[in-house]
Amino acid sequence: MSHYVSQQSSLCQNCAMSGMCLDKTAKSVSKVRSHKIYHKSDALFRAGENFDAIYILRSGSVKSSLISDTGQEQITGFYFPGDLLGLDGFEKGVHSQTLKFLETSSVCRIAYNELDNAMAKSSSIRFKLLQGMSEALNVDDKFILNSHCMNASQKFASFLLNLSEKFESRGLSSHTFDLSMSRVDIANYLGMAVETVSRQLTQRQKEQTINVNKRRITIRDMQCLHDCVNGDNSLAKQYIPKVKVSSSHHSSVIY
Amino acid sequence: MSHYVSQQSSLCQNCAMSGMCLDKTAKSVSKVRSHKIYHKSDALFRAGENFDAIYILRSGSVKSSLISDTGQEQITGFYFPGDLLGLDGFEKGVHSQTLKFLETSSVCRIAYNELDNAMAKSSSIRFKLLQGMSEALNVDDKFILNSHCMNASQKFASFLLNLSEKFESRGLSSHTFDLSMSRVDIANYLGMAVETVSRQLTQRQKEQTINVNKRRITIRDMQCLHDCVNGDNSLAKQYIPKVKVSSSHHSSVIY
DNA sequence: TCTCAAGGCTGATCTGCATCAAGGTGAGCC
DNA sequence: GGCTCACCTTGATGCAGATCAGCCTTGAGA
Repeated sequence: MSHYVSQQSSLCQNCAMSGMCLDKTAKSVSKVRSHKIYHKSDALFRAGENFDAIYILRSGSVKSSLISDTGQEQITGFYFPGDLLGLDGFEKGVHSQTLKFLETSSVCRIAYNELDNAMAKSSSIRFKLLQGMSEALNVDDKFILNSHCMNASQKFASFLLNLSEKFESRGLSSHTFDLSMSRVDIANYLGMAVETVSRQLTQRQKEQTINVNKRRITIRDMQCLHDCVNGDNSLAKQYIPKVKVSSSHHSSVIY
Repeated sequence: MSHYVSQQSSLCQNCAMSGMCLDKTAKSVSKVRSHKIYHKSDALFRAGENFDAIYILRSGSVKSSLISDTGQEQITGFYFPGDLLGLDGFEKGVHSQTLKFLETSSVCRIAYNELDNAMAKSSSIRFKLLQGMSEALNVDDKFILNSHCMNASQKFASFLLNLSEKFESRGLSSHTFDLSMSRVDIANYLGMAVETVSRQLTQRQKEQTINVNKRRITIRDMQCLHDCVNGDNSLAKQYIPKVKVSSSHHSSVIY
């Protein structure tokens, strides 16, 4: 049984799962759950550990990674406040990913049985969870798309724009932000060499598209980044097989 | 309101969502839902269409794809009987993917409100759905891992082994099977050129690892494929940064 | 029987980026 | 101060696989 601390933080306001913390019977009193603080390079959980809860990131940032048979680490995502963590565990009751914090962060834990009870009662909680998982799925698929269709410049520009959007949606500056992950992490995530990431940073800075100071990025020409993603700006031209419009559509025979 | 046809097919036996079709009050009578047949290159749904149901593939095979801004198609997955389809739609209430059949296939449709009702009542249905989505997520992440760590030979061998496992788990031969997708589809999915796929097929056949006859594949040396995935067999050597074992672990301060 | 398009195979060439090598910077610590 | 280590940058070189070009096979339809 978990104990609730009767103090609600402003960080809870935008939480997708806030419905779980609000006590609907006592209208003014809200149940608030305990929060845990982690520090840089701590693990929230590791691959192979039992799954018994999902988490919501309240502040800070995390990376998720898989380890290949050969011992290589592959970062599969970066997460920011409001994001759901631990969704990989439902499949086997065991985590397949390892989650490591990139900086001092705070998370909110929701035990599975607690979640299941809430789902039984509330259609909106059911939907929120499915929506969260669906979003994670779509992010992954989009990433695969980019991974296969883009060259290094495009991937890197796309990465910066994604970060920019994430910060903006969280009420932070879309133009100036600090990278909480290292160049090595970025390279790993994007599937390229560190040297390539480094060269991208230098190149984009020379063009005045961005400004780089250690881990602080300032975007000076947002449009240029968008153009770069679309390949307008880069040297890269690719063979682009246009998608054929198939005539058959929603054919059907019921039996 | 949907009408149920009082005929249950053997295809329903292994369905993850069979709990939805069994009427638990009347123990011997089972509710069976309508099934729809589609043909090769029909679309189950297209990106942009409203989401109002998920589907279970009963027979045949499907590919899911995204279209990039530049009109490029990226195949994000192949699906086989028993797989859940349409999970991408929860996020925005609109499908982000397009699903096209690779051959004559049959699907079972579960409307969202019907699913939601079932989830309200049954913990096992809730779990099955979360499990299905979690699996999809893990498959994607594993794919990203492979995509970034493997060379063409490894990816292709891995692709064959994945298919082999899928067929085996469905009671079919793990050694001999027909590819329902074209070489172009395989190449697109794996993020390589068609020519590379073609060369892989030829090369693996020359080595006697597999036998190729049009779209019929016979695996003659399963172990060799596994070795290939692990890089033993391929020429490719890569820089492998071993994962550091961090000393800090599950640190915690509650506040 | 001929035509044509879709799908597939193979050899030659080119290039984006990984890899290798080496040097720079700054924080923490003795 | 000076040492070490983690992290980052830059230049030179090589190669896996994309791209290009051309040909073969198959099957549908006239």
